[in-house]
Amino acid sequence: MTEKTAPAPEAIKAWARLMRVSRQLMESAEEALKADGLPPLAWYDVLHELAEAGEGGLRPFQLIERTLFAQYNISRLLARLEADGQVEKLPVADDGRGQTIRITAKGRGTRRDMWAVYGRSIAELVGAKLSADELTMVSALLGRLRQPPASN
Amino acid sequence: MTEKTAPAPEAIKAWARLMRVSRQLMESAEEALKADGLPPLAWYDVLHELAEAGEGGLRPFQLIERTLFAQYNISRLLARLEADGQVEKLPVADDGRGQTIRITAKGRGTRRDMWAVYGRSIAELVGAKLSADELTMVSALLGRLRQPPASN
DNA sequence: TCAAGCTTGATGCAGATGCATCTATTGCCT
DNA sequence: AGGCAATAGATGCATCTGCATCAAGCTTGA
Repeated sequence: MTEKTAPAPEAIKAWARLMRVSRQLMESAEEALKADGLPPLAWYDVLHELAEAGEGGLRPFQLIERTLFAQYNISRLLARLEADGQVEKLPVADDGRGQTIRITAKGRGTRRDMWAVYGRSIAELVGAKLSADELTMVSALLGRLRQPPASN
Repeated sequence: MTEKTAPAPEAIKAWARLMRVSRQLMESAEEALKADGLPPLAWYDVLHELAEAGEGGLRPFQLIERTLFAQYNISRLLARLEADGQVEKLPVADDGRGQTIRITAKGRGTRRDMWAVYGRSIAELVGAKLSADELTMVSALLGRLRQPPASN
């Protein structure tokens, strides 16, 4: 709670745990997907947003806002997803620069398959280790660490 | 706390927060280093371990245990660090395969410079946002999510 | 109305990562 | 000893990321 420039020991410890645990868990989840021959987590993030967006789809810049991928990253990720038939790019009527990305039926299927594995990972790695109250507490505390915008 | 395969909503939320916040914070810290013309965080992790190890240095496989870098990752990272004079590789007497990595004076300097910026990031990004008690709580809760080994 | 500047999205290039595999050495087991 | 497996570390190759920059389309203001 101080404003000194040197971090308190508790802050250092919390930081270290945060970085280490998040990386570990991410890797575990990624590994589980790979073991089932499924695409990487990044695909899930995008397919999830697009599935929620529905038939209207989303513009790439909206995906950038919702996920925290960089612009060039989304650009190429979408190219890969399109090449694989998971999404389709539609021209947008009132803006000749833009495009609307819509998830395809195949994309919805992929998303569902991934969730079966990803969701299980979350249940095992987090859900099984802390109680509901503790999980809520974690969310609340981490929520206070978010950078400016955000809502998720 | 259940063992069903579908994760509880609290678990999903906590997972999402964890992934998002950790990435954001990591990026902020990384950005701060870059803005000061300093090397990436990965360098800090290794230099930190080596600095703690002292004159005796560490074997690459020990670094792999302490950090969570992959073997090939450490191998190339050390090559870069050595090329930049931050560490030196010494042959090891009783094992012809191995080598001992020791931090150089320059490496210690780099580590110190990086800490000035990195430590400030930690103070600002977490130290200033939660109380000492809350930070301790975060560490404790995250600690329960660690995968098998670990101690940090 | 048209030039200057902003926004949207793509891309060339350098560097980093992931994967599989390779070499060298050591340790073990018979 | 002699061979076989395990360990330590490096590396070729494909992919991915990060950075800078680009082209195309839009918007604004004089």
